[in-house]
Amino acid sequence: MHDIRLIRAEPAAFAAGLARRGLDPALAEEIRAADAAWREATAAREAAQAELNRLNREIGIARKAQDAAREAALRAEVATVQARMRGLDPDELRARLDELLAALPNLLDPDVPDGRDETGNVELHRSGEPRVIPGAKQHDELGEALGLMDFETAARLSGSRFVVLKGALARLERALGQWMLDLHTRQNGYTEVSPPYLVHAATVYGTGQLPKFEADLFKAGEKYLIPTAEVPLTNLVAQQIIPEPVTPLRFAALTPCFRSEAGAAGRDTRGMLRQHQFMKVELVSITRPEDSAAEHERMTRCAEEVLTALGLTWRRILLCAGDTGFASAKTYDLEVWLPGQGAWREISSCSNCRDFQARRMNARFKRGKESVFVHTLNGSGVAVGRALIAVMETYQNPDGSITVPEVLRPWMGGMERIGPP
RNA sequence: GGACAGGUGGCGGAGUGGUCGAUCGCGUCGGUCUCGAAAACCGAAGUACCGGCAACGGUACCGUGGGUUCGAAUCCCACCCUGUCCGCCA
Repeated sequence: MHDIRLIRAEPAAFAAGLARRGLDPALAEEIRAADAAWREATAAREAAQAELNRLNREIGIARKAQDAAREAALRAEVATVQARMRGLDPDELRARLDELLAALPNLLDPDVPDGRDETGNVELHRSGEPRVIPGAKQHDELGEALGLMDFETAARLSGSRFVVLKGALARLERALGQWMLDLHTRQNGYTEVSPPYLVHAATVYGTGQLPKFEADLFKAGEKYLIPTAEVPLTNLVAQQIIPEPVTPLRFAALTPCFRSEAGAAGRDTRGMLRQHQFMKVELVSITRPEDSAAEHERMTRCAEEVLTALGLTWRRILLCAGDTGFASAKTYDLEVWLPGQGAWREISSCSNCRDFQARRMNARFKRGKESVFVHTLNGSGVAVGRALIAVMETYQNPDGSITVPEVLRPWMGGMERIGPP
């Protein structure tokens, strides 16, 4: 959500920001007009209301004095003012303005390169080089051959885009999640959180998935299943005025994520790359405005640490204007090399949302007499389902078994290799 | 799910139709007193929005949304939330 006062003050800069996002700059004029209409109606109604308040007070006095003539005269005046007030509906005008504002994405950081789609993204650095493993198989082929990954049964239970993991692969998923969460909570200063997986609309609105992206969400009754733990974790400070976060508040959670993947029909239908349900470790930071840029770098390094420790090949991408998410001002994606698929795939996304989400959820801190909107950041640390894929494809052996990465063995009961049961 | 009881300012707690944004207490902040502190006393303090360079003025806010009324914290309706008991349950 944008500050309408900033838009008023800097309409040209705002229009330019919209253009970078590929939006029609005429939208800026539409917003300006909606704002002017609302303010005009507000001023008129408040003036009329002030008049009414004064008259009502006098009626009270007249009644006490038992002055019936005066009371009747005042009542007549009230009727006039009330007639004047009819037809003024600033609330409706404000709702229209808010609707326009709520649909606007965040303004982009100057660092963000121009570009319409992922081809405009910029690789910043990489760790390791893509390896070609002769005869490399994809994770689903490996998993099914091991008898530990079952898409057919999942489809029978739930439909497409679900999977049943068994035995050592089920355990590997659990090990990855536990290990990552332990890493961030024990070494990277994050506080472990176990949040609700069902939240109400206002919560999803706060992080920006609503109202624009309702189609991507699953709904249970009136509540929404979280598409990422970013939603409940960021909203921990919603509607709050917290003490000044001199050091950032850092939250981490391991949760399932639920996504309808409405726009992804026919994409990544094979394997468990794109599922309706997957596990993810999410990192969220709440900072002061002046700290968010540094925290963004730190958070991204925390995610990279996971990939490095797993011995995966990865690279950091700076997303361009067209690829940066709705709520984000600047996003780094981490992509991991999948030897089986022979492709880079996103495994983490770290975003600085600045005060965009904070405005939507009214999250502030006190600095002197001022209430200042916090900055919010979120990043995957990392997606467990995709980490599982990357580990399987990277550590596959010619006989179809999978070597367990060193760091995960303590979480695997010492298991070194996943073979057929 | 059922039955009661509640939701008022940072907290506690008054207020059942008219100068109520709201008595009072605690806590907070400033001052007097003190070598300093405590106590006591005096005083100040809510949030948001609109207009204004500002001083300041206006409006709204007593869980949320409607309604009745010239006028609602107060009356009516719906909803949400909390507590207690019962039922069910991991």
